[in-house]
Amino acid sequence: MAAENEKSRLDDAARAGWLYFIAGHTQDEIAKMLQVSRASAQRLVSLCLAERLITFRLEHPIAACMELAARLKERFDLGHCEVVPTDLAAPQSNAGIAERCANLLDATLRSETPVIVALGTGRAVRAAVERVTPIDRPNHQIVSLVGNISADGSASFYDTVGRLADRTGARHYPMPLPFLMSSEDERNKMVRIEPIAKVKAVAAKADLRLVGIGQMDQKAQVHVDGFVTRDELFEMMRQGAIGEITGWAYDSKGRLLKAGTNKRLTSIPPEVPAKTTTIGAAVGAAKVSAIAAALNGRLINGLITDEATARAILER
Amino acid sequence: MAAENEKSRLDDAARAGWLYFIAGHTQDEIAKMLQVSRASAQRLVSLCLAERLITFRLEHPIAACMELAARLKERFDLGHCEVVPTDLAAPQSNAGIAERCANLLDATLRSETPVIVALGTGRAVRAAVERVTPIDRPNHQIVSLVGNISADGSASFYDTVGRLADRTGARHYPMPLPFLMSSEDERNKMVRIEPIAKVKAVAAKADLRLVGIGQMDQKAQVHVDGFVTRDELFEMMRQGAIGEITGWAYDSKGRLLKAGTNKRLTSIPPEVPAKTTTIGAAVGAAKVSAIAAALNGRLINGLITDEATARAILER
DNA sequence: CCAATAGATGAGCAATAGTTCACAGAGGGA
DNA sequence: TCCCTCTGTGAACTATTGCTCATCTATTGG
Repeated sequence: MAAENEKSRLDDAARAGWLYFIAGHTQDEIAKMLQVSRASAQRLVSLCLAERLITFRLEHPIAACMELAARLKERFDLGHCEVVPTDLAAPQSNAGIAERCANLLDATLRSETPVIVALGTGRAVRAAVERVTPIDRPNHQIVSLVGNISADGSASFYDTVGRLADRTGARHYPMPLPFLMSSEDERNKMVRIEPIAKVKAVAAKADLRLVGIGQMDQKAQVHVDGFVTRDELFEMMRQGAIGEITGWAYDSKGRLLKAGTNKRLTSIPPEVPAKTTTIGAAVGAAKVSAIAAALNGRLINGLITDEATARAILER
Repeated sequence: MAAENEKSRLDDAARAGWLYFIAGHTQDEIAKMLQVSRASAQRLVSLCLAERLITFRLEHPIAACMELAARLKERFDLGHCEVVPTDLAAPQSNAGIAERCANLLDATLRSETPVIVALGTGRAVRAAVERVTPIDRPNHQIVSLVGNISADGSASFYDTVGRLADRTGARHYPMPLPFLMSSEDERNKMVRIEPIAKVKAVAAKADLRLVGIGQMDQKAQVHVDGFVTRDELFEMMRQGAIGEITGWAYDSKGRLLKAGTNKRLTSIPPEVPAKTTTIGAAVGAAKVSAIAAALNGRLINGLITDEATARAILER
């Protein structure tokens, strides 16, 4: 076909696209105007799209978030990804992602058929649970991925499982163990006892795992909260630890370390690569490396973060 | 409703719009993603449009033309308006509009039910006729709005009616009169004689009138072609003539003059305001005033022009 | 000049989108 | 507190769009 006809076809496509998207006519009307069949009008509109004669511009902060989410999803092969606008007044605030996590939990728990939700550590997870809409789902199960007895023997501040169970009437399985045991042997013994094995079995069948992501630096949450000592933290950092999920420390490639606190950790180990829906939730410049490593190591297959963090992850 | 919810609704609208227009999901998919009913997803997409959160941009020269055409249509209440890209290599070229006029004629003549097409003067009209696709329509009628005997007594170069009849097999009604008679009385006598009255009657029932628009300046086509003398032209200009359609001169408000050559003109007078489809075809900076006046005076209710001319008309 | 072939076309059907309606819940005023 | 209004909702229906397939039409190569 001659170049002139080709051009004329594109002209028509542009005309059709204009009439369709900008003037808001139906394809039937356009067909009449351009003196072609409706099928052809439809093809012209398609062509206009295919040739990128027309572009869409979304003038809204959300647009950038959607774009970033799509790129993260593509780049790390994620099943789920949400990016919320960064709260400029409080850039490290997890309010935004907590709201989205709560939404995710709501959606999951709304199901009439029984579902199992497993929860990890993290302030965002905690905040999300607080925002979950109460709903009566006695057949659901909520299971903890981490020991909820803190170093001093009291039930941990992070009793997210109990809170979520309150709001849903679901059966819940807290993990009645300290975060760390005193030795690898003891850990191995404890995780074999009946109540713990049961928790592990339920967790293995979880439909959704929602976990926080912690960075391993001097301000590491596991240390701040008193779960690991300064020395233990530094030892892990020496071993290359850059982040942790449910206490499991991993290096910059997202490989779980086989040393230090990881040997005494009672938390249920992550599935690698993550196969069941495992959503990480975290924001903040300090966590960028940790999040990126977790994504690369496929410790998680979903992410909820904010715009600034998402951008930083992609720009690494 | 609280401002916060309002904002959140717009956020969702933006999300929905993004997913719909940019990611290309169906509203059903979006409904599932956003955890709302499909109907609500549709409302969000509508809202996104209504709030102008999303805009369309057509990256094609045609876009500007469509835009101009829409504005002209709106501003002058036109039934039909087409704007073609200006040929930068030949800005006064009427090739573009001739093609569109031909297309319009094709479309009109394609009809199986008999139609009557009336033709005026003008190079664009002439060129359009040459481009009409031959088609056999013996029941159509082609009628001339202007006398086709030029000053020297020969058949005019502008025998468009004959040409178009050749291509369609339609009956045709040339107007066997000189362009101008020698006096008003003579003109009034001539237009009453049977063959002329017949042409006039056919023309009155025309489904489409396609006319050129001439400017009344020193390069006026009616003068260049020898239909009016220099003195006659100047006299009309003194009377305020700014343009002419089928020889009928009008002033800057589009009012037909009741003086000079208009009194001796044999052309069928325009219907004012134009009620049957009357399309003016003209391009060029020199014609801008004439076209604008014709539009304002409602001597025409349709226009085919080019981008540069359209822009100039709107900017007056 | 003819056959092969790629691309275009329109009919008809399946999928998707838009609209209407009745209703439910939130919020505000008497 | 009660009622009213107003917004938002989903169901159901209708309109529009997208797609497939059989057919047709140009163009190119032999």
